[in-house]
Amino acid sequence: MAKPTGIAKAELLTAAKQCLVHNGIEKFTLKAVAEQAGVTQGTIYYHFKTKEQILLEIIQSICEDSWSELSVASKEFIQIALQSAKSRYENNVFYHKLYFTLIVIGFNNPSIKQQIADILKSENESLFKALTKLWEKSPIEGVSLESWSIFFNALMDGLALQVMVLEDFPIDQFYEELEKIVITLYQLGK
Amino acid sequence: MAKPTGIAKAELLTAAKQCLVHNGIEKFTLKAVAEQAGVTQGTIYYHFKTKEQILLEIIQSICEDSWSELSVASKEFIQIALQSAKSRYENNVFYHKLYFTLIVIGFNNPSIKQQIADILKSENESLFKALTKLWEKSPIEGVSLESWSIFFNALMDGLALQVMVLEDFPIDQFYEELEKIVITLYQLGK
Amino acid sequence: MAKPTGIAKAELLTAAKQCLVHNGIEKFTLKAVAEQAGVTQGTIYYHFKTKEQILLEIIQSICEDSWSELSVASKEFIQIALQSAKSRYENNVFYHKLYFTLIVIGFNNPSIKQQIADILKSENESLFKALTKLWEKSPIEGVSLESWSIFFNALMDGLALQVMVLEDFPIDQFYEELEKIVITLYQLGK
Amino acid sequence: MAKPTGIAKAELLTAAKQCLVHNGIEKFTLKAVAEQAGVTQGTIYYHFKTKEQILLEIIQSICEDSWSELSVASKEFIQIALQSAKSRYENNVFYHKLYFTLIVIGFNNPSIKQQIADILKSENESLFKALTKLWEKSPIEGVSLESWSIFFNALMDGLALQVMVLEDFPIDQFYEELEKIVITLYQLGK
DNA sequence: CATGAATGAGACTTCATTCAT
DNA sequence: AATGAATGAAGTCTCATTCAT
Repeated sequence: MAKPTGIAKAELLTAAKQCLVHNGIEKFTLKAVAEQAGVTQGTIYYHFKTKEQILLEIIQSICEDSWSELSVASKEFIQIALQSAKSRYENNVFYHKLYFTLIVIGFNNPSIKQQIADILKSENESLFKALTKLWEKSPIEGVSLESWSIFFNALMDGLALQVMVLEDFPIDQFYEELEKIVITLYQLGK
Repeated sequence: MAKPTGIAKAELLTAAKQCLVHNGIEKFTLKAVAEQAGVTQGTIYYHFKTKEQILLEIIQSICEDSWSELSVASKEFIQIALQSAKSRYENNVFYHKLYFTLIVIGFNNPSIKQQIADILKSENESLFKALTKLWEKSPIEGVSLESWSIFFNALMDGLALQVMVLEDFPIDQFYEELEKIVITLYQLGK
Repeated sequence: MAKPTGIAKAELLTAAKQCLVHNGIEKFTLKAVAEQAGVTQGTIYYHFKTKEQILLEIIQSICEDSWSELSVASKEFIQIALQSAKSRYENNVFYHKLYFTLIVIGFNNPSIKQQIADILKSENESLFKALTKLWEKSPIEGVSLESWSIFFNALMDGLALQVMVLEDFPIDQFYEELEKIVITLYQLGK
Repeated sequence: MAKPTGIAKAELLTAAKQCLVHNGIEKFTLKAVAEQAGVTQGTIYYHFKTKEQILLEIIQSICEDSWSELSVASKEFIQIALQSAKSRYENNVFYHKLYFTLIVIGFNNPSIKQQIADILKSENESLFKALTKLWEKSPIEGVSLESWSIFFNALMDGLALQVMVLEDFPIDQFYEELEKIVITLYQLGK
């Protein structure tokens, strides 16, 4: 006895994400979500109390995705990067557009901001664990592994941004170069 | 040819920026801009053809700011970073909120996206020039100075993001650590 | 023929009355009624054909209450007044809010208006019977006992109105004074 | 230079009152008001912040009417009654429907309730002044003139109610009888 | 230059009602 | 007998835009 409600809601959320990414915040309308999901606007309100609630549940679902994605990533750091590159940058401009859109919405929406903050922190922590396994200790004195993980996370986000804005951004090349940097730093630390 | 209108227009643009940052995209209303500027909505239409035109002119003004800011920055790279830190992160969360907001708007607005792309490119170039002066050559073989500049620019943006989302982000500490990294890499390259 | 449904229906009606009084006409929603009754909206439609049907049945139930209440009241007039005061004004602001609400709904709803009219008339008649027993004849020539009964009924309603609107209305005091008036008038008529 | 705005707003209020009376609370929609006034719904929102604001301003205008109406009425009490009868009951079922509708809305709306309370109190006071001139002292010991004025006000409202609900209510006849009562009571007091 | 008034399209939201289960 | 899901019409409200003054 599968829960039809749960499925329906998940489908609505998926439709909402697609709308948010394809139409942009300004055109993120409930009518558009309804059409995308193939239901009426009333149906949306049967499942979500308000429009903001949809945004919140979108983030929550991202949050869960993010957690699972990153918790798996306790192998080698470079693999994380490449894996991220593949799963998030190359294929998933979608994911990052959604992510940045929600960040910007969060600027003026405390609840959403909080959730984004949680995601960021958990990403930083995941990267920290990965770095610990990879490097054991920081290659540069005075720069903690925590800081390195924050830097790498920031770098990922910053690169994602350039990918999204610059049409012909050669992300693959940059990941190869990043790999070299990580390796060189590792050897520096020994 | 005195330009009294130009002045008024600049004030409207300032008001518009404040609205965009303080109200967020969703509540970026011409009524709000008018109130912020202390004029009526009609007045705005005397100066701007449409709402989108305001956004475009906002971005153009940022563009000019960005150029001037970065063209000055042809001294030492670390100083750039610290200067950026001071002028943009610490004091200017405002600037970065505006910047990221426009990026996200750009996701679904080609004209704005183009301008954002131009800004990004010119920032990359400015950083490249600065790095050239600072490092002369790349500290790691196989990683071009162009790539380093892109990495640093991405890092800046990514850190800015964390500053804006995480309330208690110790940005100062990170800049000190970044300085150490830059210096270490420099010595590595000699 | 047990009527389990009948009981359920009565409960729904009670819930509906509470909603109508506590939420007001404007928020008199089937969803609210359903929640109040602890059932789903669908259940309401099992028992009532439409929303208006609920209102009609509410009024019918009041009608029955009213009749029984007043038919008992064939003793002394003053006792009626005091009894009314106790059962309707002091404790039963609820009853009067419901009553006035339905009157106002009746302004634009012929079926309801008709029922309200019936209630009013039967109240007038009951008061007339009571007055007949109490006074035998009118204390003032040219003013029929029918008129007196209408006046007293109007007075009751008007006082109820003031009770409901004025927070600190000393209804008890007024009933004592009313009693004096009734007695004085009675002696006047002898 | 007449104020066109003021006039426009007054016209909107008039239209709103007509809607409220002719359509009833349940159908008191902004669309209806707009159509009645011959403007678009947007226009209404240019003049009134919300729908509730319209109701509040309706009451305020009634309040002003009521004050002026009653302050004039410092002549003879019976004339007040007749005058009221003429201006309010016979011709102005409209006025009373509006009045009772607002009272019922006030049951669940504190701001409106407060204004209704103010109106009631000022009516009571006006009647008290009129009674003082007419009777000088109370015809029945133990019943203050204040109480008499409240009773007469309640009586007026209660009769108005019967007029509105009972199609063939002979209000004229009742006013004549009321006049006899007032006169008889007056002589009783001498 | 600037404004106040007005507009109409479209946003979010509510709600009576229906229906398969 | 009851329910949960869905609907679509309609309601309140917002907003970019226009225009006479």
